Amino acid sequence: MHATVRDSQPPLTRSVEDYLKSIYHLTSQGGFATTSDIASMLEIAPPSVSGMMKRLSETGLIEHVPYRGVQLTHQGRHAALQMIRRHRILEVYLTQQLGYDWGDVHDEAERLEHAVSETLIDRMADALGNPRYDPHGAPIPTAAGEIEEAELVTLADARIGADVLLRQVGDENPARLRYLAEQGLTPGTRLTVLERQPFNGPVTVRIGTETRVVGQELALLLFCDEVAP
Amino acid sequence: MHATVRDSQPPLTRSVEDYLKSIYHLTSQGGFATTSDIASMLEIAPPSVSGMMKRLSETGLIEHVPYRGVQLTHQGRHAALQMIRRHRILEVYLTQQLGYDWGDVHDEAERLEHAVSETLIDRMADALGNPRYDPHGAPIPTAAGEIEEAELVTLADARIGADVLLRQVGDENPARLRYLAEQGLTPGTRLTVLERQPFNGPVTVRIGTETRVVGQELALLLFCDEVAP
DNA sequence: TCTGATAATTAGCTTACACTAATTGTCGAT
DNA sequence: ATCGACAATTAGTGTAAGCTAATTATCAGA
Repeated sequence: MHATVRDSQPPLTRSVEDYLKSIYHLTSQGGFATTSDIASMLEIAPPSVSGMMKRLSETGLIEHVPYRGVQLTHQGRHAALQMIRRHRILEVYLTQQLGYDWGDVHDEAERLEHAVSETLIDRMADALGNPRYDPHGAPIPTAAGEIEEAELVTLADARIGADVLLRQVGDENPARLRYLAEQGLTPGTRLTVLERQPFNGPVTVRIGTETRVVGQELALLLFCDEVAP
Repeated sequence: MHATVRDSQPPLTRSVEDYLKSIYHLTSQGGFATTSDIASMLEIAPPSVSGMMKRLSETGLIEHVPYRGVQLTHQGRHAALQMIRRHRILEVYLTQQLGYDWGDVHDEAERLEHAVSETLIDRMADALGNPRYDPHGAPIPTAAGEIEEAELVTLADARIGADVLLRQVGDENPARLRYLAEQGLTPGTRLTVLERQPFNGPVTVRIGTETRVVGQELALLLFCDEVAP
């Protein structure tokens, strides 16, 4: 980054910030984000996405290969990670400091992330002791734009007999999250994978002394890490 | 308010919220808000205001008398007070809970007020013990939309010899606010008006055992209440 | 009563960002 | 090698909200 990089380009609009976040999530496993994936994630029509892709690639935030999809540039990735940092710090703040349920923080953070200043986020992070994970276990990018990448396995794929640590819940549906919390299935919980029914059937796990049966749909949202027994 | 009032009208846009707030402030002493006053308060061109006035009066948020000005309807006033409530609670929250300087809260609150939910504001208000005044001494409307109206006098108009309580600072300029705080001129401060120089000259006041000279420009921003000696 | 200054409004554009309908590109299956 | 399905794009519209330039009201002072 030399002095030749012109800074003070116009601030990103709300829409642009949302597009960048979506593209980040869709490409986090590598590859391209397609027009229709972005459209359905943002709940808008595909032609709207095509139009925006044109603008974003002109601004240098994404690389667009027509009829293939898009990827973030360095600049775009950085902007996306800033938004994700804001979002996740807000989520932690709302749960820890304002008594929000972990199922209710997503929507609130989704609106606030576009309005908070960098200063406010830093102050919230400080007040929280610079947390590294959000309430759902997702890693929080640093102010510099670095994010932890963990190799996790969903409970639906975990090895039978393994002892696993539930690290992250990949969902934001309030009702499902509430149910999971009731079942004791929150990040940090240690469990043993007892058995799995065939044909995408439920997984039986032991949590402490109790036994629970977790359906496929939910099991796919529970990201785990195998640990020593 | 009967059942015939159709609720769930589309949520107000950011712009509309800003217009309503401006009109509220411009008409708080009664009378009409003129197109050019609104324009200069929002830093936009007068024709933009004319256009918006048309829309807002069609929506029933304001009463527009062409070439005269506008006033808020009940509905508009209620919406404006909600925004002011949000703004002021945010200001208190930022200073009390996140260590903001009273000069820096305005801009942050200005952006956040459009993004926070009613729930969040209520939780913040609870966490703060339902404060009645913001950091500048301005009254905070209740959730129901009631606001305290006080009869205050600026320090520039205060009676010579009077003991006054500094209630409210009508400014949002960070540098000026910082200066005022250094001078000990914050809401709640008690002072005695010693003398005033002619031709809009400075006012001399005693704060505790110290004496300060306050220029006309600042004196006009300091709203006071005469109290028993 | 008239008139000029000023304020307000109308007319006509622009940009951002959505939409639907029509068109074009890609790719797998025959 | 071609075709059809589906994805992507282009074309054309609409709405919110800003702008400048041109026009019209209002009102105070001569």
